[in-house]
Amino acid sequence: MQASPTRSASTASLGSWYRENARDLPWRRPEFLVEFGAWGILVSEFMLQQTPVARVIPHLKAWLARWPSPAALAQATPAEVVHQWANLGYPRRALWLHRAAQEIVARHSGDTPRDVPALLALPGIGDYTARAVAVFAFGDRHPVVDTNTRRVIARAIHGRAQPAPPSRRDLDDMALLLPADDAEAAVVNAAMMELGATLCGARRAVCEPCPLSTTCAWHAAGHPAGEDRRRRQAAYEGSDRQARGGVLRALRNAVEHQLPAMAVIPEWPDATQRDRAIDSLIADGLVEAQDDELRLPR
DNA sequence: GATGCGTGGCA
DNA sequence: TTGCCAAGCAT
Repeated sequence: MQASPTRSASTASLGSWYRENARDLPWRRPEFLVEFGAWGILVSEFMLQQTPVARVIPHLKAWLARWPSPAALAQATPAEVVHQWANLGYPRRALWLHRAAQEIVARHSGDTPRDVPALLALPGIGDYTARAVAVFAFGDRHPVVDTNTRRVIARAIHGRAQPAPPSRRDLDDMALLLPADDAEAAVVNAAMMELGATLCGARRAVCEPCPLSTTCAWHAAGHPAGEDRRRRQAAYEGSDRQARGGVLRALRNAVEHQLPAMAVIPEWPDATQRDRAIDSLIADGLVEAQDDELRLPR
């Protein structure tokens, strides 16, 4: 399917809206790319995977101050990396980022790759992150689809309140919205994400200032609730994830206070669950067992 | 395609 | 308070 006049009009208004309304975020500033290059974008995208923007910003600055290049991070130990990750959540991302840095050094001469297949081959990088780096760091033309983009497409294009579960077809939907020019396509990618993050929210949509409101299928239909096929998040209280988080928090705390790990492992109501959490952390490489003692991995 | 995987703010 | 939500990825 080729570009329709209606769609062209929509994306054109998106670009001007973005240039006037985009938030001033660190990784969008020209000096950020000058100082840290594509590596800075890659690190920001790792941290932004499922972690809110406001929590990422201070951690990103500290991380890049300590490890401003893939070569610098590649020389760190897993323990340093997991500790620096702190409370960002999903700490396996820290290990993946560390391994990605080592592979960039080993296989790409320390330069963050530009090609999507090369990016996809790095640990912790999937369809979203690979294209986000290629587009926002290198200016190439690819569809970038995250949870915000999916929601905006579901509403503006398909007239549904909520997107269907993530699918590779989402990339095709987004590709159809991209203008031919590389730089403009990057702006449209960013604008769709920005719309979902600001006006077109999961809980609430503010349509009056939206550049897509005049062509939005969901708006035209009167905001029907529709079917919600989103995956429900499992309860966190009392979960294995909470137990893993408690153990890892204790190990980070042990490092900071130079205490033996077992002295700071919190009492856990369910010892079986605590041991299962420790075993799974060891299996993930996030924790190391040595002489009946636990520690962050060397 | 469905699950497991952290953490904290907000309604 | 409880549940929802957040620039996803690997298996």
